[in-house]
Amino acid sequence: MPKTSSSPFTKSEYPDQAFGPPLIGALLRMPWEAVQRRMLERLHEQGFDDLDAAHLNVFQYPGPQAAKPSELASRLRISKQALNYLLGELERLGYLERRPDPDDLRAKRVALTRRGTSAIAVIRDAVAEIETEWEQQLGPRRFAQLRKLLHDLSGPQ
Amino acid sequence: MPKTSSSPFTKSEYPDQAFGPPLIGALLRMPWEAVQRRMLERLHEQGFDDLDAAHLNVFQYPGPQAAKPSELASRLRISKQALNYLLGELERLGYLERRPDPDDLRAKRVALTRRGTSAIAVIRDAVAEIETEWEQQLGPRRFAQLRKLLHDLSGPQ
DNA sequence: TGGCTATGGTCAAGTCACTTTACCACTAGC
DNA sequence: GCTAGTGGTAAAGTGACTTGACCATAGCCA
Repeated sequence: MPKTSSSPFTKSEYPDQAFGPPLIGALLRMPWEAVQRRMLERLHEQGFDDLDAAHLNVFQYPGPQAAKPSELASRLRISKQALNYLLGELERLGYLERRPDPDDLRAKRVALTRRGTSAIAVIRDAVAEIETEWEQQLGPRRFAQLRKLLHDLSGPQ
Repeated sequence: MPKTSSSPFTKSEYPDQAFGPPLIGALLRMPWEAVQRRMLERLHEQGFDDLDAAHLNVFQYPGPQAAKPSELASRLRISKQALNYLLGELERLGYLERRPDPDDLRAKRVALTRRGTSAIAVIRDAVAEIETEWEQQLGPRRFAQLRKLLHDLSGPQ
């Protein structure tokens, strides 16, 4: 089952038809999925081909650096066992380490390795890349508006 | 492991810290996840508690009605076997049926049942609800701008 | 027409990112 | 110093996926 990895998303896949126009749900989902695919694509191209979507969640903003596993788990809304499984993978692959928390003998803290930091840099570059494309598509002024609106949506509350 | 299902997303979870500001990736992801959670929440409240996030994917815009399974699979970027598994579940739960395609003896077509149509209505209502909240938060003019920008982002190309 | 490739779907087996349950180690509050 | 709460781990099970193999029909072109 080959993935026809063409452009991030195409109009033809989601036509406005008798169904009515896409709701805000779809309008958010489609570009977000495009970003996700781009991140994975660039990571795989640049030597981080042992990462997949599940690992990517751990690297999500604002990243796992110095976080406690249980804190990360609740941030990602998964059980701490599930998160610990992912951390184990990422540790085995050399992206991070789990170190004892000096202030709490029960706890651990995630420490990114150099490889982990590099992966995050690739992720950020991938997002920056797609931002540039969207900026060209919408024009700089409107793209800045979009970012501001999304920021204001997430910010308060 | 209780889910502390509070507000859709909170600033405190994703502070702007030394990490730099959130990129467009996070800014899209957070509200999209909020929409997802709201959809599931409303579905479960209103009697569709046998649906989960995986099933929800099948109902994604523009919905499975009259679609061929293989078409749906490529739209969702999963294998047709995986999609067929989900369709089997949804058929068993009474949300849809797989009927032979009159124009192609190999193919099938998805037909939503009344229950399936009701579920989609609940989903649309849930999204409309969160749209209203965001409209109040941003103001009607800015919310309209946001929708337009997202639409223009998805539309061309 | 007849054969060849492409397309749509299914069966079977395996994988892995999760969940639930149970438990241990340490912390913090009185 | 108890005791309730928090952080982490172990073990077992689940289900949404994958790959590989296969069959049936469609569509094309010699």
